[in-house]
Amino acid sequence: MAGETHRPERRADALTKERIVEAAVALLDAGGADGLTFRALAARLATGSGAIYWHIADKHALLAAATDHVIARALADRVASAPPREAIRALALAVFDAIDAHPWVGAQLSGDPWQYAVLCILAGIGAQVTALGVAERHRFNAATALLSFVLGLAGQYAVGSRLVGGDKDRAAFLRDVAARWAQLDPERHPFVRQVAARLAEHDDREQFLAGIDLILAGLERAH
Amino acid sequence: MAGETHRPERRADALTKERIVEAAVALLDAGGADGLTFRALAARLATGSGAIYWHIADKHALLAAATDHVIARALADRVASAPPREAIRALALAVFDAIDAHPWVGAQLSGDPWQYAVLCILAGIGAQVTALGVAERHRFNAATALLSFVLGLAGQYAVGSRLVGGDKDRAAFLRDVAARWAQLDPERHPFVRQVAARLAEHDDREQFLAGIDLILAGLERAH
DNA sequence: ACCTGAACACCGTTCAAGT
DNA sequence: ACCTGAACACCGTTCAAGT
Repeated sequence: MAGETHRPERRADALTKERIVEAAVALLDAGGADGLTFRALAARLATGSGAIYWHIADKHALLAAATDHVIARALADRVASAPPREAIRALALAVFDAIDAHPWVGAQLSGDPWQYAVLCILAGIGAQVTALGVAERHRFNAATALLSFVLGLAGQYAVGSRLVGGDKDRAAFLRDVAARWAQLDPERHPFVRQVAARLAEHDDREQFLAGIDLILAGLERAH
Repeated sequence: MAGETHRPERRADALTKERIVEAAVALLDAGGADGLTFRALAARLATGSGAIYWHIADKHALLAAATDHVIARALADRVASAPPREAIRALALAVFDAIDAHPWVGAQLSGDPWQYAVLCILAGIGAQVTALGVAERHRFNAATALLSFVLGLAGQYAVGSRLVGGDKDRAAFLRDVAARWAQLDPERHPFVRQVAARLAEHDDREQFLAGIDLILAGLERAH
């Protein structure tokens, strides 16, 4: 009995999956997807690069675990008990804001849509689609349509933010794209030229919610 | 004058950007994104790996050019002059089928949504959204919502097909996912468990069109 | 102008060897 | 059981040297 209380303390800096994932998130936030290497991770954790493989299978699993970590936190922060329509908007915005804070998550979600984090998002959407009163046979298509939209814009948004830095960089990026679009052949791409101006001045969040509302409006019309 | 007709023929196997892109598409089709390396490409073209850089800036540009090649062909194959609603469905299906034939295109479109190929898709969607009579101030959000959905499902679909092979492999992949989902905690993920059965038996094309129709229904409701 | 191919600076992953 | 770090088999990209 007494012996148990004296069992050796774990070294304060012992490797755990959690510590590895937290360090990975920090590297990804600082340097994007390219910033995460096993060598950089080992250096930050003051260990050998091979040690990480004792706790995590490979880089694919490491990226998935880092994404799970961010998304789980984002989904947990929501307040529950809102009407379904608002709950879907809140859920989508939570994902959107998580990608805003961690742009690499956007690419990871759309690049590996069968990972656990995406399943959690789908579960959240599905619960609200059910609460909305959508007939059982339409729920699957309705929920996956919302999910596809969220993941699609997630990828799109992530790329604009990827070029490091804050909102200024994204604004500059969009200005560049808009300028390129404005120079297109008006004959072949009249629409794109037309919306080029809107692109530079548009608000991502507003565009995102408009898309969600569009799908929700379609859902209401269907039943 | 006579001299011009005798100017030396280009060597039959001279490198051109077009030949490089075609070889890249072949490698991508055969081995997915991992199948494309400058060494494999050089071997297939019977040249040195450095020679490719004379015609194409880097790997990012090469992947974009390969994607442009596939998407341009897919969009050109459509029959024009359908009513806008049908035209949007046809356009979306053309993209869907291109990804079905070349799964790596899905990942590339969602991973780099500002490339020219995506702009062409947006241009096509925008033209039909305009023809549909959507008010000018709603066109940008409507067209980008459709685009985001297409890119989102593109990414999702591509991953399932990535594991090489034909429809059998995708069916097996979905069965595996469905089996994993069916084992989830019914308390935490009731919806996902419920739709797991539907996942294994669902038709991708039908699901895709249902999403498009949902957004179109939302559009009609809005005006 | 266009091509060659060795060289450079990286990767992810493995594994004998340590504690 | 867990960690070390050199070694392996690759990458994309560059660049002096060729034609």
